[in-house]
Amino acid sequence: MGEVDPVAINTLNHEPDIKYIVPGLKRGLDILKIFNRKRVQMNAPEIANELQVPRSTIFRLLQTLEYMDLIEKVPNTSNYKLAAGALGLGFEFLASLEITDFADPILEKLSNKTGLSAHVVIRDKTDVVFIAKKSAKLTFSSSVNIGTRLPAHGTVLGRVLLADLSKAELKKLYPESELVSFSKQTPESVDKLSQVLELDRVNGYAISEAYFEHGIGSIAAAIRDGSSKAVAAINVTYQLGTVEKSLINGLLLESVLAAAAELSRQLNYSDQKALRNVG
Amino acid sequence: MGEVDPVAINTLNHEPDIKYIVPGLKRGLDILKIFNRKRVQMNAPEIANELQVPRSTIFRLLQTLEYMDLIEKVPNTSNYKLAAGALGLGFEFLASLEITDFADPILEKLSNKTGLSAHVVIRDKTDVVFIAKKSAKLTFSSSVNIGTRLPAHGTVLGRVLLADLSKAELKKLYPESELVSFSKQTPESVDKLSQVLELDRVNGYAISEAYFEHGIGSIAAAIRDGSSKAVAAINVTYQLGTVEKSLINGLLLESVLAAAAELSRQLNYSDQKALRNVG
DNA sequence: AAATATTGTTTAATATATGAAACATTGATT
DNA sequence: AATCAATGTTTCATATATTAAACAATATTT
Repeated sequence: MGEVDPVAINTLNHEPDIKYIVPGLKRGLDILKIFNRKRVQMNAPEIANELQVPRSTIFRLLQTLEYMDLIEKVPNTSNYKLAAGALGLGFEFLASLEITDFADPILEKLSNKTGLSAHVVIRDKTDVVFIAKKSAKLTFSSSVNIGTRLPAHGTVLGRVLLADLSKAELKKLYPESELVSFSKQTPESVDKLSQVLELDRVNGYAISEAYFEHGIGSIAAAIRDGSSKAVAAINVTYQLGTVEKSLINGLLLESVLAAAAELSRQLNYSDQKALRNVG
Repeated sequence: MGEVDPVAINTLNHEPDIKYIVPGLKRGLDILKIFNRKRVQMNAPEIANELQVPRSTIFRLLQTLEYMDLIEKVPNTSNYKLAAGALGLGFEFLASLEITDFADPILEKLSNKTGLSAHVVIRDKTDVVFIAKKSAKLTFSSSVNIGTRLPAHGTVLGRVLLADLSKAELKKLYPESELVSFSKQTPESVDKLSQVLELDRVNGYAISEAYFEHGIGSIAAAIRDGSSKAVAAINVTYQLGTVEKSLINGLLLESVLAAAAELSRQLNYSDQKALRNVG
């Protein structure tokens, strides 16, 4: 029974074939991952039930996680919640990204110029992950937190990043030809996605009138590093119907492109290199 | 500017006696924790050597961590670095804190009003941990990142939080009567600390001319929740010698106190409750 | 280019982490 | 208050994770 079947464990991952998973580690990390915005605290039996792991084992894993300052008891309850130690990991990752040194002031400028919420994402496999944001001052500010993941193929932020991949890389990333749909505009297949990306690549940006969330528009452009690789993407979001089309294709798009260009420049991107690669 | 070395700072854990630690989990987490700003990437033998764990074990732990999207190979090297999955944990923790919903706009207002960098921290045992910040626009902006830890007893941010503890709680938190010193102003013993905290408690704020980093001044106040407990602290920092003393004790202090009061109000703190508790 | 050192990966014996079961403690219900 | 149910914790036999050792595949040096 204790035998590990890495394939069956997590169907969303496309890792290279894993030979051996350390059960104690995997289970401990699984515990950490079941805590989220919606389920801030849980007790041991609930966790044991959810993960289908014996109570006595959960007990020891919880002790270990508590010892490592990753979870802590909620006072006066039998519940556990994430502890401050969990912060460390995430922020060391952020700190390891060169772009985080430059993103905040540029996002602020972009948000001020457009009056909209602005975001920077990176791609992690088939997801985009928010790594920096500036909420708009007045309007409904965007609800995404840093660390939030969205499916890359369903967002313009993801598309400008996926557009940087070759068709072969794309097929490898999406072994199933079917894609999950989130709106009428979501490409339903990898082939369809590939066509859309072709256009995004030519444009150098992508604009969506549906985005991942209904009623939200998004204008996105890729950020490139010194090797001309698209390493991140930047966007602004707005409520559909509240912004003139001429503004979208005018000032807003220009502002996003300018911000992307400025961030790219800070990462030592230069047009020359890009042209040389293309030509 | 003197950068903070979070690794060297936090040496002390005061966990309850732990009966049993799951080795696979502890070691896997140890691997994650050796990645930081200074050491962004490492290879397997280096990790094995650092943690004094056999190569074959490290090999499997690394495989597991990679499978869980917490680390990834650095392209064209044998090194590993933190992966985007690490972000999730930290931000779910942040999202679980009620205060993060309100901190950003208040920090922005405080920073704009004072022209200084502003920060919010929580306390985790004997450390303060930065959970939100707004860097000043013009001056040398502060180098602390979210997730950074500083020893509570050596900062005014920490002191306004420690001031909320009873003497018994303080002694329990610092079983050794000696305290690590970071500047001439650092209290060298728990008794000395206790005296300083008494004053901080009466004042309702704390001002430092040495702070943790040399040459940096700091004005801090506690943020309280509906139960009048000091759950966080807010401050502004400035370079010593660049700000008039009258300004520090005037506008700057007022602004910090106002920001702390506003945040406390958002957490349902009311003066009545506080007075009732005291009297 | 050959030799050597370092790193990556697998094997197999054995030390040990696991989990069913028992027991202890706490909380809920009558 | 007494009983029952749920949760917290420990024990111990055994399934399995660990690691020394061997081997394979790369780097590095000569």
